[in-house]
Amino acid sequence: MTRATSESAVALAEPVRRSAPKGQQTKAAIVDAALTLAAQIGLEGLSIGALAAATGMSKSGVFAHFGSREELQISAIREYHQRFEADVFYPAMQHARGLPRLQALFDNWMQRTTAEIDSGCIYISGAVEFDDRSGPVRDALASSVATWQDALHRAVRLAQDCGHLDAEANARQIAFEIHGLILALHYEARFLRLPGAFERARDGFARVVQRAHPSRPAR
Amino acid sequence: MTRATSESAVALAEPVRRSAPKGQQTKAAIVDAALTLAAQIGLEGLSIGALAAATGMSKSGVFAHFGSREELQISAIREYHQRFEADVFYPAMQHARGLPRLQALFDNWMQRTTAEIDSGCIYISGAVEFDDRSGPVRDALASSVATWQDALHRAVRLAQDCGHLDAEANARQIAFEIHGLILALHYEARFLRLPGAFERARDGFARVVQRAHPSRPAR
DNA sequence: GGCAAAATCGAACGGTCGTTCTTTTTTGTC
DNA sequence: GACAAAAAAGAACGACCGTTCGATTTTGCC
Repeated sequence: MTRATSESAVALAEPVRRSAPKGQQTKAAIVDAALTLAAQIGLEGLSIGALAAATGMSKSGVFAHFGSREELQISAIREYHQRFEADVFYPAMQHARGLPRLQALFDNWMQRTTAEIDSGCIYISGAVEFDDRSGPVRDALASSVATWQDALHRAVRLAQDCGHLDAEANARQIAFEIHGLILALHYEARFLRLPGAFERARDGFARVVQRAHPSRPAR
Repeated sequence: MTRATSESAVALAEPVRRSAPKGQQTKAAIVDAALTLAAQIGLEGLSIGALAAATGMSKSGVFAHFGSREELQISAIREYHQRFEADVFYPAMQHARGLPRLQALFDNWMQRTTAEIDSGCIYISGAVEFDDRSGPVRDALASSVATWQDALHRAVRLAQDCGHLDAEANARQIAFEIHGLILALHYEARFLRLPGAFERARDGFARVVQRAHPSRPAR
């Protein structure tokens, strides 16, 4: 079919946002499929062949967009990073500084982890896959995780600065324990399929916060 | 060389413990090598070929002892289970019931996890590898982990019965949080290579225990 | 020392993997 | 519609995978 003139008019109506070139479009589709696949079977389980089947392309067609499997894994990590930020970090920034924001961060994180009980979290699965390896994939993963950990740490500090949490408490310690709650949630809910893990993570967070509450009775 | 008569004497000295047949001996050696390999690259990374190279045998020679890769993985899990019990569980049973024993369990667990920072824990890596799979390997792994979780849970209950921990506290919740501390220790020390994770896990345990202490001031 | 049984080897199988080429098809622009 | 550039396909490669099977070596017992 020939291109309709009305489409040209639309194209003129938004001259800046001209549709991305075909290559970029399919690359995005591949990365999307890669993320779905990696969430289920891990970054190491990502194979060009499976990805070609999932996207209905040829192996070499998929491969050409990345040049190597490592580059594909890194692209998946970058995309995951952006989605994680969009789901967990940015929405929490809408909340008031201090404890409300920290609470929102944890809630969003837990929400996402719970949703990932069926799909898997590559920040967690990737950590065990690359914990004793080196190279660009590990670096990209560790860098993404570190960025998120820093954000969490800053949120704790901010809650302290606002007087919502005891200024004497160790922010790193609090962030560590919060991280542990999420990891235990993921482990017990996704692997062991134990019920009640969500509530235990929520209650655990409340305990961590209460313990560091400024108005907490002296021990 | 010919067998010395003195060796025969020794054999007679302990007639019950007669040396295991050759097959069992090499099988144990293979499982040992498998455990070393699996700790580094995961149960899924276990390959017959790599194992044959590690033991100096042929692929088919290794294979014959197990009949399938899955059976080999299960054998590795069983062996890991026994070592875990020997390192963590049984030594702690020597301590007095209640809090001392629970503390010993955690200390041994943390000690082992710290030692595994260089080798890896297959209870953790295996959970990620098999969390959305089914089959005998997953079952064996989940069963081993469940056994250990039950033991931990019983230790918490016992500490409550002894009056060392508040009887009103939720034992499952306490076990969940302890598990989270170990997972965070493994994650941050092994993957992120952050210093101080050991101390944070130790301090976290002290907090969990203190919170459930009967003499703790009312909130 | 002989002999059956157990243990190990060696070669081969079909399959999947990442990657490299060359060829064909599709795209965007004049 | 022509034409160069970009994108996708197709075939092939060497490597490793788990597994099978038959031949060979080693073991344990009389």
